Amino acid sequence: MTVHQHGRYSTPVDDLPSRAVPEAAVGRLAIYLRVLTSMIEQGVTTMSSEELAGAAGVNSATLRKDLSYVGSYGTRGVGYDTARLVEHIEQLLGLTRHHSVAVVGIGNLGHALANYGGFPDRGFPVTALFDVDEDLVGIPVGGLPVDHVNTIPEVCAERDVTIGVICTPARAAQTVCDLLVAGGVRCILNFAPVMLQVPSDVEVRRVDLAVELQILSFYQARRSSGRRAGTADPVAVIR
Amino acid sequence: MTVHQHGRYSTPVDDLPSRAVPEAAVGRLAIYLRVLTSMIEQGVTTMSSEELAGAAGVNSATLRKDLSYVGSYGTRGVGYDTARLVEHIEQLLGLTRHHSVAVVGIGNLGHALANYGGFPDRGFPVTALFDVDEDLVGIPVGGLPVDHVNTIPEVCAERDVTIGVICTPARAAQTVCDLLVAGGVRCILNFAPVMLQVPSDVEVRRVDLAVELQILSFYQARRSSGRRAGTADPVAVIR
DNA sequence: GCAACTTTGTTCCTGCGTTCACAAGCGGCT
DNA sequence: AGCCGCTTGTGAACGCAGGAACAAAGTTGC
Repeated sequence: MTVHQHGRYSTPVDDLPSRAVPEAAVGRLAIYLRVLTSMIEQGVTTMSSEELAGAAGVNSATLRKDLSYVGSYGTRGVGYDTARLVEHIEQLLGLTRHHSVAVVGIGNLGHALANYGGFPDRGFPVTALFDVDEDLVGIPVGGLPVDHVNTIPEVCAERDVTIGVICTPARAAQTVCDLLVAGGVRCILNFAPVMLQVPSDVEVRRVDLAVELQILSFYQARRSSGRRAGTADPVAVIR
Repeated sequence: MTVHQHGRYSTPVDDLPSRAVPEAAVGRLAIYLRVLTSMIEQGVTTMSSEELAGAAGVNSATLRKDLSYVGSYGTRGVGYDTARLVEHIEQLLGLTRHHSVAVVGIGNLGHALANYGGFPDRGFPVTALFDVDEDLVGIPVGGLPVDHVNTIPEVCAERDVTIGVICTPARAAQTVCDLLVAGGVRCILNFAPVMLQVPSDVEVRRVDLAVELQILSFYQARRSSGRRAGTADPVAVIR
């Protein structure tokens, strides 16, 4: 799980194209987008809410409501035009522009992310890498040289970084976060196990491996204490 | 964000120590646990709900309700005994036993996770690594040799793997998932951008980098279209 | 030993998100 | 050209999680 630091999910008052979009809906829209692009590659030009919902693993009513946030781009009796829908979802999610990404903390995880280079699905080019370790500074990782964390504000401002990814140990995370904010970064993806304190106009999303594992552990515990040793062997009932 | 594949959060009927625990509460409990262990290291023996809630970034009423799921281990007028609380949360989350972890797909991310060795916070030893690449098989990563994915069922059953982590490309994820399930794995952490189909007794948690970035992109778009070019320079108002 | 203060545990309530269900709309078929 | 069937879009109901407020309980000081 990723826990949201605060529940803001829309600008309080705005006359933007669409009304307030629930945070959960935004996440699902990103998933629909992936399903749609994948289907388009397979030559699918039209999909009904039922089909798309099935592929995304959600209720079709939920899907239609989510899509209604984007606007009314379906055709009754037919379904949604895949290409058209992709276009509008991308616009809503702000994917028409590129978001330059900075990765801070070039340890195991940071290294992995830096090597993605273009990051999962394009549109998120990694343009800056930072670390405290002087020995790492200057060394290229994934084709991009590492800069020192002290230079975060200047470099981020200069390269117009919009998203900062924090992969540092917990103790360094808040300091790094402050530096990113000082550099004008307003979107932060935090892999460090701490709650970051940020100004209200900065959006933080947290991905916490330890929490994910512990939640799985909880369900495992529940399961095994709820049932005594199962008699049946494990059968994979795929449906 | 991490999206939950299904909303199950408690065994339907059970006379277990505590009643049904909301999924969100489980995630928060894991956070309280981290805060508590950190405070204990600093010698703190007692904390009030207000203090703990502040450190975890949640409302104190929410915290007290969460803790009520684990049982009544606070002292009115005083607060919670940190050590005692840690003990009971760990028990609820099933952290008293070790959960052996298997990592499948030793690419950038899998490599990073394998190198953690003991995984964030102990209790989750990595005991198996898998990949399709024959060249990787046999090579030790983080001190553990890589096995071929074909051997997943046997190896997982043999080493009593309880948690499988999928770091493969999207197209391989479902196959790998089926193999893990066949090997008796009932908890899966999925980094691949697909919705896995699993039997109902298997719990899947998904961590989706692309979705996280796109959600951040959405907020960024909202913000910049809501306001015209800001006049003030970025000031870090930490509160 | 009693009283006052502090903090928990819980109940009630409010608000949000999801689901259901139906009316409106569009294409195809005759 | 008109009707029929299918699918969207949305209004209304349901259910759940979060927050406020209060009563119970325990501790400390007198």
